[in-house]
Parts: sequence; structure tokens; C-alpha cells
Amino acid sequence: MAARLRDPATLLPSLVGASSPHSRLREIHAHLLVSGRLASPSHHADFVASLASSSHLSYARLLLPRRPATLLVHNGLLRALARGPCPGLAFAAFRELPLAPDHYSFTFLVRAATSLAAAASSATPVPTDVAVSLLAGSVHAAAFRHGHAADLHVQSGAVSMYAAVGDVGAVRAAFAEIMSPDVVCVTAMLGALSAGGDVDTARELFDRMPQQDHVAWNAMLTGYVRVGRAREALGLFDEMQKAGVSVGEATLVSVLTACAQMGALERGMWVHSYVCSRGMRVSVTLGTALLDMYSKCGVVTMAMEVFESMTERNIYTWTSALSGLAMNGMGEECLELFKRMESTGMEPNGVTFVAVLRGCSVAGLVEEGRACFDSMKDKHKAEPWLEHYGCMVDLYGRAGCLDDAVNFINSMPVEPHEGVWGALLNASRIHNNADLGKHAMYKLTKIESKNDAAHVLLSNIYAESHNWKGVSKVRNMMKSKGVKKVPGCSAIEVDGKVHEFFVGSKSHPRYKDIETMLAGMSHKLRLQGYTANTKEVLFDIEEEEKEGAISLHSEKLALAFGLITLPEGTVIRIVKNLRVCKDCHDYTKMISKVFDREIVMRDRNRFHHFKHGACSCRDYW
DNA sequence: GTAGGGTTAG
Repeated sequence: MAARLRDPATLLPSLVGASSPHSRLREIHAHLLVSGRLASPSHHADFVASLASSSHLSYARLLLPRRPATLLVHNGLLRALARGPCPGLAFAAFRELPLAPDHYSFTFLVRAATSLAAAASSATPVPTDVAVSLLAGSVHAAAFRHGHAADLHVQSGAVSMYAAVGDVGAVRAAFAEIMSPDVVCVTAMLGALSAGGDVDTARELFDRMPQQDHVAWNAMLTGYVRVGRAREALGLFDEMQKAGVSVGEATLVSVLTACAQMGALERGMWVHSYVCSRGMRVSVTLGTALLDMYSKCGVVTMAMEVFESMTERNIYTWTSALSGLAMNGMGEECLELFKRMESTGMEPNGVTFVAVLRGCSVAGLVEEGRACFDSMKDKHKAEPWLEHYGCMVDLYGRAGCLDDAVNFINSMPVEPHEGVWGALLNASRIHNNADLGKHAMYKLTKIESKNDAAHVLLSNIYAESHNWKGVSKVRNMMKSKGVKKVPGCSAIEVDGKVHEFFVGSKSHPRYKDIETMLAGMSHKLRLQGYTANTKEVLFDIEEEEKEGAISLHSEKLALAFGLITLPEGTVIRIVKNLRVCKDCHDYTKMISKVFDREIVMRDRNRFHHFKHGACSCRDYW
């Protein structure tokens, strides 16, 4: 009965639009009054909270003085504000509180501070605002002053709050305060640790928990995913299922993110069919995670199918789709989709522009990219980030407009970062401009002296122009500076199992077969007139010590394994942690022709779709 | 008759 009475008030956000005029609200208000449905204080509180949470804050405030003030009403208001789009308003309401706050009030304030901190850290790539950090401290201090800091809800909230502002010391202190932490408190700590990248400590805590519920499992899962340990995340998911823990949306989203990271398409598709077969509702978050998984596994058609089937799309959805098209080399489609997005009134943010600019870059759409960059400021009033400047340099440089790239850098209103010089360096490599490359390298190493990828790029530039002295100079430079190259690793999924290959590694159980296959591949390629680029092989900086190492580059090993194990006609999908080297790229193109196989190779930052001897990147990467 | 922990884009 009581629940039915509450209906009109709690349903308010859906009854009236956020832009409804006061007259319409008065009508509803009058109706509720006359029918007696606002008689009890709790219904009144619900009504006020509903108004506040549907952006009718001013009307909600009008209602406040109409009754004797109750904490219920005011706390409801605080809750609505803390959860709303402007959590800061909760503090204003708190200051005007006509009654002494209780422990409920403080959970809402802690929540508001947490949301503010989260918003601040996602808006910019820099560490969270000092102001938000101070705010968190003062909320906590106020809770102490009012004697409500010992409440379990406030305490676990404080742990999450300090994690959101990135204050590791405060997180530990807040957790240490808790006399007898329950599952929720420990899980909050778990989440805080893994958000700070300290998954191993989080795991210890997790293993020590007397019993873990599904939220604790999820916190652990996302911890692994966040630091890029996708394999462990999937392993944990297996354990979770064995333990019979209920699998909900949050779990699946994390699992999909792990699949996306690893390029584990089969596992990702398993999640998709799991969702479908159980008739689960595909929420925006789940849909976006699915779409992103497909893009990052190189299956753009499925990604777009998911996108089109979604009934609700937020900025993450749009940006993920745009970015998927961009990284799969579909620049025109990316721009098209961006226009569609603009026409729906969805406002792009900085991340969206990164995606669109990258789309322009892969397709060589210089003018469009320039227009897009300009529209950021003019039309969308968004200040470009360093990333956007980097994208522009990449756009000009990749298209061969090296002068434009240099002029663009010179006209930047902010100091260029390593990404900008890295983009110029890469452009120099594509267009064989050793002098410009040297300049970019000089600038880059002044900022980041030990960038291994940059050293490899420069060496490639020298090797390309047969400047072997230059190559060995770079090699010595790396030695003397102690620059360690991250070992190349290629992964391929077969029957749901991901196999990893490192350069020249012979440890795979089927190495003998792989070796035989590699020999067969070389033989077939030679018949087709392919000659390995032997001079460059000798100076391949990635593997100078190993004889013939280039023929054992990780992507070649994975490719051979794929040819052995995957039935004819299926696409071979390989995920590499670094960029593909030129020789492997040429080699793979040939393989796609000679073996008549479609090969999809995911690079460090984009996709190569090989088919009939050509690559979707048009040899610009 | 109000609360707390886990979920998507670079």
C-alpha cells in the first residue's frame, strides 16, 4: 500500500521532462496534494527528492519551508543532489541545513565529494584538483566534528572518496580507522587499491576475506583489467564461475574489457551469446563494452551492428564507435558517423575529438581534420589538449605535409610534448626524411630520454636510407643510456585459448611444426618472387644478437601457428604489443595473397587488415 | 521512512 502511494512522487522524473515549466509542476503538485498523496512526511520527502533529481531544483527548494523541517526531507534532497549532474550543489544545501546533520547526511556528502573527484580526474589527464582533495578532507573532518565519522557507511564511503581523489595515504588511514570492517568496507578498500594500480595488495586482501560476494569479485576483476593484466582477469572470471558466484552486468563488462585488451574475440563472442541467450537487457554500458570489444578485435561490422541495435547511446558509446572505425582504418566512415552524432545533438568531448582526428589521419583527410580541429574551439568551445596537437601533427605528417606539420608545431600555444615529437618522428620515417627525424628525436629525447619506441623508429629511418653508421650510433646510444626495448609479443587465439609468442622463442609445444611451417612459407614466398630484405635484417635493432632473428619475429611465429591450426577460410587474428615492423608487414601482405587468407593484425595503436596482398593501412602506419 | 563496495570511450 505504502509503495503504491509513493508512486506518483518517485515517478515524477518520467512524468515531467527536465524542461517542464513551473506551471506544469504546480499542476502535478496540486494533484498530489488534493489526492492526499503528499500527506505523510516521507511522501513529501520523496516528492522533493524527485524534483531535485529531475533538475527541478528551484521548485524543490520552494517546497522545503512548507513543512516543519525534517531530516528525512533534507537528506532526500542531499541524496538527489549528490547523485545528480552537479554534486557540488549538495554542499550548498548542506550549509543551509536547518537541522543538525546525521550519519545519513554525511554519506551523501561523501558521495558528492567522490563524484566531484571522479569528474575532475576524468575531465583532464592531469592529477585531480587540489581543491577537490581539500574538499574531501573537510567533508571527513565535518563528519568527525558532528560525531558521525564512526558510521560504517561513512567510513567505507571515505575510503572510496580518498581513492577518487588519488590520496593513497588517506585511503590507508581511513581504512585503518574502521574497527570492524564488513564486506562492503573491505571491498571499498579493494577497489581503492586496484584503482591505484596496486592489484597485488588488493588480491591479498581479497584472498584474506572470510567470504567474497560478487561485488568483491568484480572489484578484483576490474583491478586486473585496469592495470592491463587481462589474462589474469579472465582466469579470475573462470574461478568466479567455478565458485558459483552470480554473473551480472558489471562482471560481463569487465570481462569484455579484458577480451578487448587481449583481442580475444572468441571469448568476447561467448559473452555476447551469454547475454543474448539469457535475455539480459543490453544497457548502454554493456552495449558499449560489447561494441568496443568487437572494434578492438577488428570486427568492425559486428561493432557497428551492436551500435545500431542500441536504443540508448551516451558519449562513451559514440566515442567508442568512432574510435573503432578510426583504428580499423575507416576514416571516411568515422567522419560520417561524427556528423550523425552532431546531428543528434550529442556534445563531443576531448576523447571524441581524439577519435575523429585519428580517423582523419588514417584516411589522409587533411582538410577535414583541420576543420574538425578548428571546430573544437569555435563550435564546441573545447580547449585542445596536447593529444589533439599530436593528432594534428600526425595528420599532416602522415599525409606527407611535413612543412605543415612543422609549422603547426611552431604555432602551438603550449609547449609540445613527447607525443607531438613522436608523431613528427614517425612521419619522418614514413616519408624517409632523416634530417627531420633527427630533429624530432633530439626534441623528444630532451623530454623523455629513454623512449624505446623512438629509438627504434630512428634506427628504422637510418636503416631505410642504408645509413648503417646511423643505425649503430642509435644502438650505442641505447646501450649507454640503458634504454631497454620492450620485447615484441604477438598473441593469437585458438579455440578460446590465447597463445603468446615472443621474438625467437622456441618454447611453444608445437614449435617443431611452426618451424616447418615457416620454412614452407618462405619457400612459397620465394617462388612468388619475394626476397627478404636481408640488409635490413642484419641491422634489425630489435634483435641484433640473434641470427636470422627477423624471420622469427613474434608476428611471424603467430602467423605460422595460425596457418597450422586455423581451418582454411577463417580469418587469422593476431594481436601485437608493439608496432609491426616493415618486413613483417610486407611479409604478411604476401602471405595473405599466397595462402589466400584474410589476416587481421592489431598493432600497438591500430589495425592492419591484410587481404589479397594489400593492407588496409595503405602502407602508412 | 533515506545509506556504503563493482560496470563503458583516448
